[in-house]
Amino acid sequence: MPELPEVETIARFLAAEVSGRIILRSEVRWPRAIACPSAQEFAQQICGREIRSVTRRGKFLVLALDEGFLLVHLRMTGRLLVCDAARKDACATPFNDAHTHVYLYLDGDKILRFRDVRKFGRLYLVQDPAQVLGELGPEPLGPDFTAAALGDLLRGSRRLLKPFLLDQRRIAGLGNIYADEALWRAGLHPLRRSDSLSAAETERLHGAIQDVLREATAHGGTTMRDYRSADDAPGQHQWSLAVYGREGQPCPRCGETIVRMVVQQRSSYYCPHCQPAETQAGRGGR
DNA sequence: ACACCCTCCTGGAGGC
DNA sequence: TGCCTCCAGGAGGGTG
Repeated sequence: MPELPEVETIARFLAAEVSGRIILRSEVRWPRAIACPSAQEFAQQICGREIRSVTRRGKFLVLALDEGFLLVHLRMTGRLLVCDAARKDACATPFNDAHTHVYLYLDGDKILRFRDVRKFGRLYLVQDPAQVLGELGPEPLGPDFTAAALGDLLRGSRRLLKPFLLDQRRIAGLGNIYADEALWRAGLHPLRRSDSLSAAETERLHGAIQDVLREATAHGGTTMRDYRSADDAPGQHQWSLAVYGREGQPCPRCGETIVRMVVQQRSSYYCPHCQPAETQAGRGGR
C-alpha cells in the first residue's frame, strides 16, 4: 500500500525515466480508472503532451505536462510501470494482463502503464492540480511542517490520534503503516485524543513522523505484499518495522508483546508498554 | 465535528 | 484437493 515513502520512490524513478518524453498515444482498457475527465476525453487530451516532470504531493504522483497535469493515486495495489517497447514481453510483470488498465506510449520507445489488481487507483487529467490536491494538508517533510505547526493541527482536532494521522486533510502522505510506526516511536497510544498531547509529546510525534518517513524513503519503501517501484524493485523497510504487522511478536524496544486492535475499521498495532493509554496526569483513553 | 458503516475490488488465507 | 467465506484497506459517501 503505497504511502509517502513508496510514492516518493516511484516518483524519483519515473522522473529519470519519462521526463521530457512525449505521450504519442494512449490506450484505456478499463475506463473507470480515469477519474476525470471521461476516458474518451482523456485519450484525446493526453495525446501529444510532453511530460515535464514527475513529483509527489501527499500520496499522489504529479506528472506536470506541457499543458495540464496528470495526477495518479495508487491507493492499495496500483502501480505505474515503465518498460522498453522492444522488451515488453520480457517484463517481470506481464505486459498484457487483465490488471493493466491504462497504457501510455511514449517517444523513445518507452511505455508507461498503470496496473491495479484491486482497481482502487485512479488517474486524473486536470488543468489545475488544486482541483484534486487542494484539500491536502501540509507535507510532513516540507519546511512548513514544524513541531509548532503540528501542535496547532493537534489542538484543532478532538479526534483520536490514529484517525487524525490518517486524515490527508491534516497531514498529507501518512497511511496505516507509518502512522502506527510514528506512534510507536513517539510512545503514544493510538486512542489518545489529538488535543490531549503535551508540548513534549507533540515534539516527539513530530520527530517520529519525520524520522520514520525519511528512513522508509531511504529504504525505498515497505513491501508487505504488493508494493513494487516502477522498475519492479521491492522496498526494504519491512525489515525495520517495529509494530506494523507484528501482532504477537516482541516490541523491539521493551520486549512486550505487540497488540493488534481495530480503530475505525483499520488495524492498529502498538506496544502496550511503550504506548500506554493512560497519561502521566492520570486521564486518557481506554 | 465527530464516529460509524458501507462501497469499491481481488487474491490470498483459513476453515472444513 | 477444492470449495467457500472472510479479509485487507484509502478514500469518499451517507447517516446519526
